[in-house]
Amino acid sequence: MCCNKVVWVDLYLSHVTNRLDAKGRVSIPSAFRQVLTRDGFEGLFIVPAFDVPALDCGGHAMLADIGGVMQKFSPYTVEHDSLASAFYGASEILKLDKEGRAVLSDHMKAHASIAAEVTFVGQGQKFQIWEPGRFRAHLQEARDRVRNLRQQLGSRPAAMPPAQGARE
Amino acid sequence: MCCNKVVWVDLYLSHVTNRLDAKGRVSIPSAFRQVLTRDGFEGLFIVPAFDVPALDCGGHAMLADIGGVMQKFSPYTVEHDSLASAFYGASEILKLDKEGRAVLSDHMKAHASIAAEVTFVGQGQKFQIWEPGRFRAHLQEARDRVRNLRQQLGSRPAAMPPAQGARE
DNA sequence: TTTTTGCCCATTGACGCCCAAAAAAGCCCA
DNA sequence: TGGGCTTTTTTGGGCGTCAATGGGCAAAAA
Repeated sequence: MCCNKVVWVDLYLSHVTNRLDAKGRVSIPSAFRQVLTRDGFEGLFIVPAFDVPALDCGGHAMLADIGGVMQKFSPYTVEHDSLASAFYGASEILKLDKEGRAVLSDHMKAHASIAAEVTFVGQGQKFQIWEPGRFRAHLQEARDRVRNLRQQLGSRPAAMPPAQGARE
Repeated sequence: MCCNKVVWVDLYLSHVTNRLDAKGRVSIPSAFRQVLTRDGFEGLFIVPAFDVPALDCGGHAMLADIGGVMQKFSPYTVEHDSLASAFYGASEILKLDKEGRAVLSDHMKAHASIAAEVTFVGQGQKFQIWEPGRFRAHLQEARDRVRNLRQQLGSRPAAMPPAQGARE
């Protein structure tokens, strides 16, 4: 009764692996769809990640972040153009069917080496889509990296504003 | 019914490649036409891009951006005049047929080295038309450039592009 | 006339939309 | 605490619709 329909925060958390069907459709995890719904975004905004073979996904929150960066540059400048191409041009907006499934384009699948299954990974403001094997490897690296970070944390002067309600 | 008339954001997003037919017609991607319609522009405003072999296209939103750039210079100055020629003088307004197709002038095609196919690239307030091969190369460069930009942005005040779980 | 441009219809292939079954997760009660 | 029932979620497919494309004409230019 206490943890029933409760949605803690509007963050994408945890990870799930789903399969693509013969038509190339994948169910977006129910939990993520709920966050998307609350974000007010119909469909799914998706961009190839820059540094890793994964896809960054989200809704208005993610678009807002991008828009914020873009606004720092005037239209018709080289920087603006590059950002626009890299973010907007390389992006896609997927529709979700009634069951909450989406179809990834070949281009997106290629970027993440996706074949028959994908792993959805919560990242707070957005989530990522990975090829399961690659994600496992990536996760291992991330853990190692965090282990190192923790040692530095103690000696740092809390410079960042507290992330929304995130505890964990 | 659920995702039907859904209107995302009034931005040109994603990219698509279409072919020119024997008459030189190309379908403007449905998604872009929808944005144009909501923008209230009849036809398609198009200008050769300055720094790249591409064509900038859009409607009122794009014209407004151009106006913004021009306003930074006083009328009857050489700069203002040059901009006016480059933007307005070199521009064209294409009509779309009932199916949403347009015919590119030879001059435009030459500027972008367009032959049998073109890639439409969303850029937010406007979109670009590229020769597919050239766009792929351009996108690669743009992503590299953004990767560098992100490092600079990270040390700036305010927001960053969607944080990548790990920063390298 | 010859060429160009606007307009309409036909084809087809991808994708949106719906219905149904299988699988998993949650819930209740003994 | 374990088993069985209920409710979601994930998967499978069938099918109709719409966007992209190809041509046919006829009106307007050249």
